[in-house]
Amino acid sequence: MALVDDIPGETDSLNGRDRILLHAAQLFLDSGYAETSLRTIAEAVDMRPASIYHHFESKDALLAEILDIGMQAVTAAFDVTYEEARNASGPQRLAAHIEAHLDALFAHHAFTAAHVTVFPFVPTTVRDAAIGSRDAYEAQWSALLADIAPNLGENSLRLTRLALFGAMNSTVQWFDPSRASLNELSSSMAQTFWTGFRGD
Amino acid sequence: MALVDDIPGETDSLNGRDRILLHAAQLFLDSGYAETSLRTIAEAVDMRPASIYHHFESKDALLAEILDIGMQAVTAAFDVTYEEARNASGPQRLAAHIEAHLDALFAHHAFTAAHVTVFPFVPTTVRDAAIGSRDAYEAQWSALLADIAPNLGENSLRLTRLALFGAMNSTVQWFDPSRASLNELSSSMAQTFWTGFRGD
DNA sequence: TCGACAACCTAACGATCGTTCGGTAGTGTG
DNA sequence: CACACTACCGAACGATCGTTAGGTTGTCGA
Repeated sequence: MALVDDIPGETDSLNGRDRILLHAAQLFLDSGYAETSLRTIAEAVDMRPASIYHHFESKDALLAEILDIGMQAVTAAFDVTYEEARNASGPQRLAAHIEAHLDALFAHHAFTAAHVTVFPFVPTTVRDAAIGSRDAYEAQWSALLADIAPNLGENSLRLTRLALFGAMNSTVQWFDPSRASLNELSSSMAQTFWTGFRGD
Repeated sequence: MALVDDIPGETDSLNGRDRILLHAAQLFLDSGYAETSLRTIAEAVDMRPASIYHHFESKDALLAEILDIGMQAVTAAFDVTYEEARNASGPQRLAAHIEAHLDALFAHHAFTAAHVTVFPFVPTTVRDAAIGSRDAYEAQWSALLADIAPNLGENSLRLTRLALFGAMNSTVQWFDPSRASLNELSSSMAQTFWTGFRGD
């Protein structure tokens, strides 16, 4: 998990493989998967296109690894928070997990955001490779929400989970953590989903 | 607005231009813009690639028109609902507009969903052409929410609006109106955002 | 010192892309 | 009947794509 702990700006200290992963993820996020050519990626990491094939089997394999890194990041954040907040109150647990998800989302932005924006259009083979860990993460959230709100039925629990995911994941498209507080975003969203829009 | 009122299955009755629009929108939604070639679109409408240029200046122009149709659909739905629910209570107005947005989203699914999934990666010129009507629609919602919840500050109003948009628009990626009630979805989401997750 | 290996390179392959050019068939109007 | 016009088509253009084959360079353990 060394790669995903790196911050932008010091990518030159990374080895070639990790620099490819980081810049490719950023380019896929900015421009899309099909829209980003291997020549563009190679230019970003100051290599020639053929060199990428020394580190990755194909462009699809590169994407698959990027998606995998992103899912590992959010899953790890969930697991840590689950233990930490296990005995807290319902609204506290919800807030803690929303914050953990958003923190992970922006700490490893290029890798996680790719799941949100790029995933709908990835080639079938790549999707099949990534769908397992995605479903597992969703299942973790389902269990959590069922714990927190035992009064809700199965169907509305599913709708609420998907609405929450939609709200949280959309942040990668409009929230800028350098201009506003990620902490404020988390607590605002936690309150919106717990007490509702009227805000009492 | 004749085109967007058509339902899938009777596309053969459409003229060539509208058939191209409908099938191209569906293909862009299914596979992405860059991933969908003009040859694929031509095949879907039983034409040859060159024939598309009789109706549209370029692939980009085709996409721009698809996005424009989508925005017209949701904007028209908003305007109608705004007049109808103008004097209703806050939660009733919110519920009415959420339902109107979701109804429009799925009534013209291929055209509106393209805004959600394809838009982040469209060419710059197409984005610039579409950004105006998108901003205008966002502004309409901002004014509505400020009306409904005058107690909320500007910042949390913005966050709530974006969370609501994220939740509503994500539905195009997981909700199937042929398997579940669009009405139930709307009221569930309205309740989630008004009274919150705890559901009282 | 030498050979193996990792990390990269140049050059090119066939495939596919958006697009254009120069047509043709059918229809309706004068 | 001639003419214009709409709606299409066949064939091809140059550009770009992912990918591959066959080098070169530097490092490092034996």
